[in-house]
Amino acid sequence: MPTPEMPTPESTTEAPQDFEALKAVILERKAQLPKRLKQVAAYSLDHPDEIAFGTAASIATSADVQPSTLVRFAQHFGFEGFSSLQQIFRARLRERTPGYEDRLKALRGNDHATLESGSIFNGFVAAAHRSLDNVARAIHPEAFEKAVDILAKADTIFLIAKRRSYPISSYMAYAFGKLRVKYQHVGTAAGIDDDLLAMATKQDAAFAVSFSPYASESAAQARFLANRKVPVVSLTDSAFSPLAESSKVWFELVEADHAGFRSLSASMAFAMALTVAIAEKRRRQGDSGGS
Amino acid sequence: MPTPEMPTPESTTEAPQDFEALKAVILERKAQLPKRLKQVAAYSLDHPDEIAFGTAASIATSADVQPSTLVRFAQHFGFEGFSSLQQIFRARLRERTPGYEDRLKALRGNDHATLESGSIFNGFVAAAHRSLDNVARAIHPEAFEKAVDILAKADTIFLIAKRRSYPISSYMAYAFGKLRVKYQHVGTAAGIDDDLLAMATKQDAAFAVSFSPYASESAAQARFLANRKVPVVSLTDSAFSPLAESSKVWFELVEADHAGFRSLSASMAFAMALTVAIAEKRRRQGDSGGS
DNA sequence: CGCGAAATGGAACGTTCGTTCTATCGTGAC
DNA sequence: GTCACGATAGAACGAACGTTCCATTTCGCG
Repeated sequence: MPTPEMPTPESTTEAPQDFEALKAVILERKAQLPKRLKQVAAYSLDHPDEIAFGTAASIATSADVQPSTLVRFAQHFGFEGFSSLQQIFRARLRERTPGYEDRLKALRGNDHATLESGSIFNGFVAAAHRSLDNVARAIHPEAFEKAVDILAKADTIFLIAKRRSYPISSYMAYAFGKLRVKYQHVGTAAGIDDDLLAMATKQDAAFAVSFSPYASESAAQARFLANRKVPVVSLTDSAFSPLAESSKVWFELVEADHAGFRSLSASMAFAMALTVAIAEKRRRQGDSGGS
Repeated sequence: MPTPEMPTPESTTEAPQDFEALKAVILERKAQLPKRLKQVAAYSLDHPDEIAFGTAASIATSADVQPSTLVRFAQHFGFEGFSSLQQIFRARLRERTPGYEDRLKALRGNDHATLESGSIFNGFVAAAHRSLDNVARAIHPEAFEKAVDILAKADTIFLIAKRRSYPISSYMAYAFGKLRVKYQHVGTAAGIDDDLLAMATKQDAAFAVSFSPYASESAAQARFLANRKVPVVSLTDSAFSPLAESSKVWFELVEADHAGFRSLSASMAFAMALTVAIAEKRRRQGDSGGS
């Protein structure tokens, strides 16, 4: 009889999958742990960063135990070895976003969780939340102030965006229209763009948006304006964006994605804030700059 | 006095000691970097977490370079090897986003004085969060399923949106293009819209978006299609929307606002989910609906 | 077109890693 | 006292690591 070498039916992993769960289990069983394992338990909760970055050998030295003890500790809690336990500690550092946990739990609890297309729906909502959580960190208030300054001073604001970025500029175009801020939307009808840009002067300014993979047209148009001393403000997702070098001020904003489709929420929120801040500054200066 | 231009006799190692300094140096010298090193430079700033946790081999694979290139990159910036550069990225994760909390508090403290546009910015991010928190409640999974059904079956999907809703449909147009879903964007150039709509048949379907104050054109176009037995799915913000009566399925979605400017994040997340769900359903049915 | 320098890819190297294995230790039962 | 058994320390091992080295390619310049 070919018996599978599996003495215990529970040898299938019941290991905690996130740090909070792991912490709970450790605290719960801490009292009944052998001496050395208790020592590791205390160390792991007191120095989680060390566990995340260190090697088994270095951690063992710090915690004053043998490396093999770390392995036994990990296996004691259902992990295959020390390395897989370490992943929990690393994941904790990656996704440290306050409030995010609660939102995700709320999402899991809703009706959409059951249906298949519902998980797509929840996925995009979660991605949007993540994007927004990051955006405040990514945007420096001083830079934002400066961008508002530049664009509020401009006579006409040129909006440059293609493809995936186009919805952002088209929102700004709509809002600028309502707010009576003079603008030119570049990239709507092909052919006349160059003529439009040729009319730009130092008194104007431009706002360009482009995310990887960058539309070469947008980069070229931004460069064209920069060469003509038209100040350019840009929104992109990497310091290596071709837009950056043409810009007086630029913002680096990485959207979270679901299934490879990047959110637009953070960019949109940014665009709205910029638009309104510009209009507000103009209103206060009593200079509408409009038609 | 440290002279900026140094012919690089490599006298003393002047490696940056923290992430911000490193980032600054990389950005400063990125233009003069060889191809592969520039590639690493971009990757390192775009995926700092990967650098922190990964191994030289795994990072090299992700960044599509050789491990040795990573070492050369590190040495190029004054580090002894890749490992010591990696320490910088790890230290960055250890420090809990220093300064950010303070900056936020400072912003909240100074409501009107110094950084007024900062509060505008925070306001829009908060509004977007609120919108997203509501959207899962507002959208019924069954209705979503049905909408996906209708639109996935369609030969051509007509996208109807004006003004404030236009960014939403223009994102969908972009995504449909990428996903090879046949669509017609209604409302781009005035005049030919009616001719476009006249070509719609029962085999097609439409997705209309309109929020209060409703664009009368959008409502009229939706009605026109409904009369011709073209199924219409719509996204709006009230049960009394003129779109509702023309629609087979409609969604009521109220965006939160800041200073009277409504967010678009919930609508965008909805649009993305709908778009991807449609494409996913088509893919599974092996029916692309035309190229 | 040809030359020299710089950059690159990839194999090879010595090191260090996490894990396993086993002899020894400590402890409670009888 | 000694037997049984889990816990422990530490050596041993294969795998994977970061680094180095060198042949080849690419680039800039006369």
